[in-house]
Amino acid sequence: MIDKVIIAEDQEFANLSVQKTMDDLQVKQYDYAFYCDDALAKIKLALQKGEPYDLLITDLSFEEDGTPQNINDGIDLIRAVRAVQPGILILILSGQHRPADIHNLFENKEVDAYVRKARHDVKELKAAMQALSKGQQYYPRALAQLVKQSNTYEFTDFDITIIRLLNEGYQQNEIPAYLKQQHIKPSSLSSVEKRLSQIRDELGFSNNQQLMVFCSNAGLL
Amino acid sequence: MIDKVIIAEDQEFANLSVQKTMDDLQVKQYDYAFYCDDALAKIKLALQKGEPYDLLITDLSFEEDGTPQNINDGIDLIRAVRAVQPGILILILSGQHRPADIHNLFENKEVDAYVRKARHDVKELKAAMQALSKGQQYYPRALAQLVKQSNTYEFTDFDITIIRLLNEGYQQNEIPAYLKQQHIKPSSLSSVEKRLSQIRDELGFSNNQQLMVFCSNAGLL
DNA sequence: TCCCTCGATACGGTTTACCGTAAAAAAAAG
DNA sequence: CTTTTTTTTACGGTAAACCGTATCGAGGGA
Repeated sequence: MIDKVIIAEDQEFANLSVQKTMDDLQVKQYDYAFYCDDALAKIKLALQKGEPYDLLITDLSFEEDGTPQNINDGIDLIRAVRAVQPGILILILSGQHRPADIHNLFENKEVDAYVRKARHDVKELKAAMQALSKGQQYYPRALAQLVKQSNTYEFTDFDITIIRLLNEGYQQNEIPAYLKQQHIKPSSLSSVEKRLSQIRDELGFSNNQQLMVFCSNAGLL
Repeated sequence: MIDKVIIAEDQEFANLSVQKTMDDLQVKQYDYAFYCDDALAKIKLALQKGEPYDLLITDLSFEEDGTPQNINDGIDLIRAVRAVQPGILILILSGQHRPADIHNLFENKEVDAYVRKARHDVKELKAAMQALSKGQQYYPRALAQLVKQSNTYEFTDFDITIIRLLNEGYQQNEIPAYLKQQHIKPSSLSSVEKRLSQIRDELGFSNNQQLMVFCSNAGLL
């Protein structure tokens, strides 16, 4: 059973509603935090006391607001939490499409459930909680389609490197020098060109600009 | 006074919390909708009955979920509502930074208040409601800074048009034909090139890819 | 009316990106 | 160790983007 829950969510609106959902589901004890650091501290403290949380519900993107924080991102929080309490269940509650990110997190078994802030998110959260309490994952099938649609192409580290370089203002013929300097394996201009061409092809783009915007939206930059 | 409110927000979590805030503020009557079309219909009906809404609280981005809708975007909803009930107060409740969009909406007096879904959004919403009931606008000063930061460069309609075309896969030499067809004033390839070059220059970019990513992040696409 | 100014356009040259092919190198298979 | 396959690289031609300059044309002022 899921008796003890910690909610990490900076939007007060969402945080409140999740709390209310916990009430509805008769979760015995739940706490909440508006900052990643705060959530992590509570998880550590509970662990020390021998009363660990069963489940972390967290957003992916946290706003910076001037208060300096060590962790400012849901994915970083997840990794930090897994480091101190590997067995904790983790549910992502995210507003933005980040199919690529989500998919990776599931593939690496870093998370157990995903609920998108959208039309029927309350119902979704309840369904996810039920699945988790049965020991199942909760991975909406809509997401699988989305991953297929938007991420037919699997980006390699090499891809991401050159895309980042382009985004930093490098031109293609400057990239080989950089790659050689960093001892990255394929380093010829030809390889760079070929790779870009292939990616554009598979994603159906006619120029690099579209590709860059796509990568930007997918959170690769 | 603000006695009658309609909430257009597709995220159930946010929608519920806004309703709760209305309770807290002792708003006499409020309704809610998860779709733009539904919100507009309710506004029209209330108007016919002679009991119009005082305030529309709306998100900017609405998710498509298969149910076919006429309006699928907060900005379109705002314009449609203003067309039938020009005097209604409008408050935007948005999750994403869209400083450019928001700024424009205020400049054109299309909206009266803006609250960002973020750390203290409940408090913000209450403050905004109070300002509105006094006949004031609610434009967080943080936003003014953001607009300055992220929008040093003032994009013209022309700029946005060509940037959108590029993002759709047009190449530069195809753009003049499109511009002529749409009877847009400067339409030569030379003008397009010159404009892009100028923008890149002012923003310090060395290629169009960076520019596109920038515009994407600024919410111009 | 003429002249001036400014923006739009046309044009030419240069650079960069794009795309195919073939050679070379590396990895895998036998 | 040799052969086969795959990957990387080199090269060359074409197309697109980039950039400067010169011409054209509309609007404003004298």
